[in-house]
Amino acid sequence: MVEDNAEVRQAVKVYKALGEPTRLKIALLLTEERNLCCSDIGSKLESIAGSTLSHHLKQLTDCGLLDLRKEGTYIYYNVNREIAQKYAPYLLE
Amino acid sequence: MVEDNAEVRQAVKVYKALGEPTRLKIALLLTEERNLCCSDIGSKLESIAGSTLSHHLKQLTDCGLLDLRKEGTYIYYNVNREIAQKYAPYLLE
DNA sequence: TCTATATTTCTAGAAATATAGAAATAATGA
DNA sequence: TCATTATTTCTATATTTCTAGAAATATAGA
Repeated sequence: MVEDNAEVRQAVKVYKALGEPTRLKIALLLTEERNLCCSDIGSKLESIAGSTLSHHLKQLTDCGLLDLRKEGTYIYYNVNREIAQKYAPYLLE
Repeated sequence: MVEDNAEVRQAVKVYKALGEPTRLKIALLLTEERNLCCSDIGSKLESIAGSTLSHHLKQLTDCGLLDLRKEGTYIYYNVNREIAQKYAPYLLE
């Protein structure tokens, strides 16, 4: 039987986060270019409200797929390579 | 810029399929044991309606993650190793 | 302090999804 | 043919998710 442990729950969260076009694009963007902040990412997507972007970034960080680093007013995001490697190495290709 | 090509669209579908607890469990079940039919899978999950299970299996096959083989009244499911390897090798561990 | 910029939170509406019951379809065997 | 079993389709409902506007929070610099 398949266990319902913490790892499986994290896998669900990671895949749910990646199973939405905007979020998958954000993850792919961040594998191409590191240290993008919220507004950098917004400018690389087409017409997205800041609040919507914030909502997506939260899901990507909550599941562990993105790390963030605060610097002044800015928050820089990066892909957590370990989590990406474990669940979705496709991102890193 | 991240392209919105067929591959990315398939990735979204695969991850959306796996981003739901029941469907991830089904995928994991089928990496442990091959050639399960719909009712086998149903009996390994807790109390799920046939129609619900059918709905989940459809999403898993539509994205290419599961293959199916009809044999009489039964439909046997298997993980498509190539797709799993590409997008979510975690399943195969 | 005041202003500007970056980001989040709150709120709500619209759209998508999960779920299951009932009916329909398909295949098998008596 | 009839009954049985496996699976899907149809339908409806409940819940979740996506989206963005408005307000709030946080930081930096003048």
